[in-house]
Amino acid sequence: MATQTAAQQRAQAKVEYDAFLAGCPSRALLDRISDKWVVLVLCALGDDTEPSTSGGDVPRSMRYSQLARRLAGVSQKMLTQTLRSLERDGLLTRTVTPTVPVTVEYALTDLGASLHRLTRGLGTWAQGNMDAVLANRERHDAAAGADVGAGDR
Amino acid sequence: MATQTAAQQRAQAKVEYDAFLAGCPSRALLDRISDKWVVLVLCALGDDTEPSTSGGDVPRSMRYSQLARRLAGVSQKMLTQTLRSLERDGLLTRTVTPTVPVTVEYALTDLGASLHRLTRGLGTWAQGNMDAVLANRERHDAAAGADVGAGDR
DNA sequence: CCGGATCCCGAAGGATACTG
DNA sequence: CAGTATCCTTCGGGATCCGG
Repeated sequence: MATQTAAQQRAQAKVEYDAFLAGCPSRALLDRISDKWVVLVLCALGDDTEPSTSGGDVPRSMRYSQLARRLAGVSQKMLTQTLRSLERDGLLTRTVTPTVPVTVEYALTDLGASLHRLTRGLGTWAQGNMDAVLANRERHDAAAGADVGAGDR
Repeated sequence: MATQTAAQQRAQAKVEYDAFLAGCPSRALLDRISDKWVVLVLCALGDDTEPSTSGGDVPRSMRYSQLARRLAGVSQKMLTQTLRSLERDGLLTRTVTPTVPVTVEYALTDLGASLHRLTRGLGTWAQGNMDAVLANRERHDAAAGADVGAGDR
């Protein structure tokens, strides 16, 4: 009997989609979420500092300008485009409050939060393995330089 | 005393790098690994079918043409470029065997394998949540269409 | 002023042909 | 087989303008 939730069944072992196939919708979806701005937006919305005074994991919300500031270097065009795409896919909600200067809040949905757990891993991986990668690059570049020098003289 | 390995210390809690800062090297690294071809290459090299007759998790190796076939739709240019970049960063090894038609094998390093665990999550997430995303898109698009109709007449 | 749409341009990515 | 070289198309960034 099925003791699993629908979500568990979906997330597990179901292979009606194959992300390696060029024509498969899941391939397009993987392409979307494997995007630097998508990853950064999800990280920002999920990681948002303070653990909330109420103690829970209430879906955090950030304003457009907050996101723009946190994701240093993002263009408004890409930020808006990325947010719209994520909203359409149901990963986050967009709430417009018609205050004097209009206020727009973005927050992760449950689906978005589930993806955030993964993208967050990428962020911490990048920070945690930066030194190792840097060392590898140096060794690799030095070896390439040595190769060039070897033919010399 | 430190009971952690150097790798654990590195991967954990060290925040000398901040991926949100535009100028930080880890931001550039995050941008690189948040790339669709990088994710697919890592998935392909790590997931490679048979669990090996020797039973272990011996680093799998795939030939260039195998990868090209598995990652349906990739251009040689991007595949080569991606592989070179990953090699430079120490995520995979490139082994050239000067047989009659030259043979080039690619395999994950330990560092690459550690990242593979994360990218693999993205692949399974995409496949597992495809239905949910598709449903959200339909609702979103329908709502947008309704909005347009609402202003009508 | 905030949030975002638009236009223009340079850079990144794809298709194809050719080479060791 | 495993690339490199050459186009050419598309996408992303910067600046500017708009709606509230």
